[in-house]
Amino acid sequence: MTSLPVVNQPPHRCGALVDHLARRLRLRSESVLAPLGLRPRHLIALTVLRDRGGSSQQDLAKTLEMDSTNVVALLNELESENLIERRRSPADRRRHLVELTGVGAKLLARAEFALASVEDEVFSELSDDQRETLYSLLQQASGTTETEACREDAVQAP
Amino acid sequence: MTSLPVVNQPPHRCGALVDHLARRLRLRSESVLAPLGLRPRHLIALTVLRDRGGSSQQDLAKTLEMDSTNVVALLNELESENLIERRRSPADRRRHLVELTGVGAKLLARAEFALASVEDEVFSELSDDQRETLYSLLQQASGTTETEACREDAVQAP
DNA sequence: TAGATCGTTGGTGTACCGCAAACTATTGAT
DNA sequence: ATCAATAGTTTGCGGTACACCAACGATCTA
Repeated sequence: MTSLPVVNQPPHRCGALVDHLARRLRLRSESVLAPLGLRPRHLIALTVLRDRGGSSQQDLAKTLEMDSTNVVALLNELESENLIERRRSPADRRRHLVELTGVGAKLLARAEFALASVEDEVFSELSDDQRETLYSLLQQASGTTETEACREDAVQAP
Repeated sequence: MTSLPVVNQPPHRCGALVDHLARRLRLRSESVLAPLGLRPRHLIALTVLRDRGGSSQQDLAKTLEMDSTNVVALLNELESENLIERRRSPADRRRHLVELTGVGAKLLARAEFALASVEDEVFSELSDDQRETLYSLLQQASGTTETEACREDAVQAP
């Protein structure tokens, strides 16, 4: 029969675990980030922007899988704090090129530093090596491998 | 000096990545789980219950890091579908021992099966080996290693 | 008996977020 | 030049998730 028992090797599902871990991280992160005027969602956006070095808002919405209207609101908050910058694309002046500012990069670094203790707590069961492994797996999975693209016209702006 | 420069090796922070991945998983999971009458939060609870084989509601709230009043609501939903069972602890009749029913275990398995495609998509960048590694890291991190405890009186119920 | 604990209910407030409609600025095609 | 399509923006609606508070009954402990 074609029907293999399926039960053979129940491939482990990470879904619930990721969700669970994310929740624990988020709960703790909120209180740590609050003094910096950031919320978890900001962190993700800033991280993505840093990792890919700029993006159109539409691309950002796609990456974050957020509704574009909410991306606008999110960016408004970040821009009002001078953490990001919206610049018109010279190639297509309808587009906004969103980039991290120096202030934004610095605050992101500070935030990550502040979050160290949170991660230490949540990932206390993991060794440094394991955390690094975890990081690279997550990085790879999230496709933020920064291979190419995202770069067509985000470079020159003298 | 005790003060190492700190800047030496910026240890990678998984926080934002976990959050990001969790979001992507959740978005896709919702539509897959809906036909089964489940939502992501249910999945986590069911998974925890299966992994530790029963728990008091208070312990559950602690594990899920949810407010206990919200746990009640969550369990109400699950119980009304006969996915879990509340039994009074013989040792302390104030306690409810929450356990997965056969129906619940079966539905959980079905849900996980249905979620396979979602995980395949979200983790498409990872090989099977890498996913297994990821799973064990997450499992370890979440402390669901089921070493001991949780067991004091959840065993006997003839 | 008194006080603490577990679960339960109900209500409040907040944050997140998708969706829809309407608008501007800009592009590209005719 | 005109017109449709696109990127971004604003406003508002609705729904979910969730923490927090107060109050209550049942039960355990002292």
